[in-house]
Amino acid sequence: MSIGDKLRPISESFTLKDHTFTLLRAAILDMDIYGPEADLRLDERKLAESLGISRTPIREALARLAQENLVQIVPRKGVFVCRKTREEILEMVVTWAALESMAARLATVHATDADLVALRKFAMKHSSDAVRADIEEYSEANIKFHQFILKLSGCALLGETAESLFIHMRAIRRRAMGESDRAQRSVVDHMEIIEALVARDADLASSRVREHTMRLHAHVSKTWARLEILGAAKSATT
Amino acid sequence: MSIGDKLRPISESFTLKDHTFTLLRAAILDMDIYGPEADLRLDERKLAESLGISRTPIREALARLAQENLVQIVPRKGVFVCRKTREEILEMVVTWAALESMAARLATVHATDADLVALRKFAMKHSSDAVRADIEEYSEANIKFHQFILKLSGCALLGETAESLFIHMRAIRRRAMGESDRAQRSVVDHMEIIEALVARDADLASSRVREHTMRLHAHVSKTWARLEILGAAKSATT
DNA sequence: TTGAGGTATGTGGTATACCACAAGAGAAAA
DNA sequence: TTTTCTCTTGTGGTATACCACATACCTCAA
Repeated sequence: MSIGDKLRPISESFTLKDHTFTLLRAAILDMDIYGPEADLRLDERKLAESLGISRTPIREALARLAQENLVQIVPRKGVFVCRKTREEILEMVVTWAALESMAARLATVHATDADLVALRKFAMKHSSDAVRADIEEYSEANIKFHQFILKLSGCALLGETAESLFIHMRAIRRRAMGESDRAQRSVVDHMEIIEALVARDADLASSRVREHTMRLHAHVSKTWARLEILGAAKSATT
Repeated sequence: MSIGDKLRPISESFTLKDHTFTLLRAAILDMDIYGPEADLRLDERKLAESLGISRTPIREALARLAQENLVQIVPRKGVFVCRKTREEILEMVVTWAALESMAARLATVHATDADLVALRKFAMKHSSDAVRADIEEYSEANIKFHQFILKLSGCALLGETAESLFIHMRAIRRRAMGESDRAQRSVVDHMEIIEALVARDADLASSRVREHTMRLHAHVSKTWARLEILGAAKSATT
């Protein structure tokens, strides 16, 4: 065996720009940007120093993040992580509902029986998390369930578009989601969605997904104000 | 009146980067990227020279365009305008259908009677274009009609997301759309959609929009192959 | 004390120089 | 003639230097 067989190509076309983009994106999503203490400012030079690279690849990564609406670049002022307003969150949920209900419709045509068995199995496995009020765990499984449906649609773009919404939602989720009664209801909803898919009833599957997601919409709509007041109160005491 | 009243703020926070982004984007969309002769290569240095600026703002603009999937940056190779495959186009149409059918649903709730009167008026005005087989004109009005519905949803994100799809579709439209019989059918569809909106029937409006858009899907699905063969034949003769 | 104006500093914006890699042209060897 | 190798050239990638502007602080006069 020659040495060549042992050598895999170096991650071809690796660029600092792309790597930085991925890194910053993950870092931003990991931030608690809705905390009143959150430092939303990003300093190009500090980032450059931390990563041990020059500003150039960082600036290109930031340009891409800005295009994704994750940060806002204000000339001569600074780069800031974008907070989402309640209205923007609500619109994201609506758009998500639009995408996923179409995905469910398509899934009734494209998904194989085996796919649906797998989906049911997955949902069953995690339903106990909801009962145990293991919110963090269930919340993750919940997202996976929805991604599963998007995948079963056979339309990758639906999933990708929804993914760019999920990304923003994850930060919210930590603050807004996860109350035990909602989780219980969610489990029931999921089962009903699966039933509709198995029955290959496009209209039913589509509307059940939509209504399920719109319940989240109603929930956020009700509770967001409370969360904001909470945030304001917290920052007032510091 | 003081001098201050006469002075408007200078185009605040103008940057070459943003301007270049807008310029390049418009230029790319204006290209006939599906022509067999199309030059898909973008040269940073040539662009810089043409615009009389340095490569830096151009590179940041390109980074944003890449994020929008309008161009692909291949390290050490070049920057290339992205052609869309048939499958990608079809997925865009599906996603568009998802967004607009949700928009129609919301419009049955949010649109005022005056809005719907305006929509009908608009559709009526341009229906004659279809009859006259004035395809170019009608095609533009057609897009406006759909944007109108997205706007009536009251959810800006639905419109924005759809817009990023429309952008890619415009280039396609020049090659794939516009046959008189389709235009005729389109006019009828539009009127039926308006009826459903006026009746405030969410399910009906939603499904009519979806089916209307999916007819485009079927049409592209059928005719795209012909267009590709056409393109290949053309390039073979040159 | 207070306000206006100047100044120091820090930010992102831009230009430029140089690098590594890819690709093709050309020369040299088979 | 064919093949291989080298070298030239051109690409995007990166680092760096410098710029204009925004801001906060400081000074000094009223």
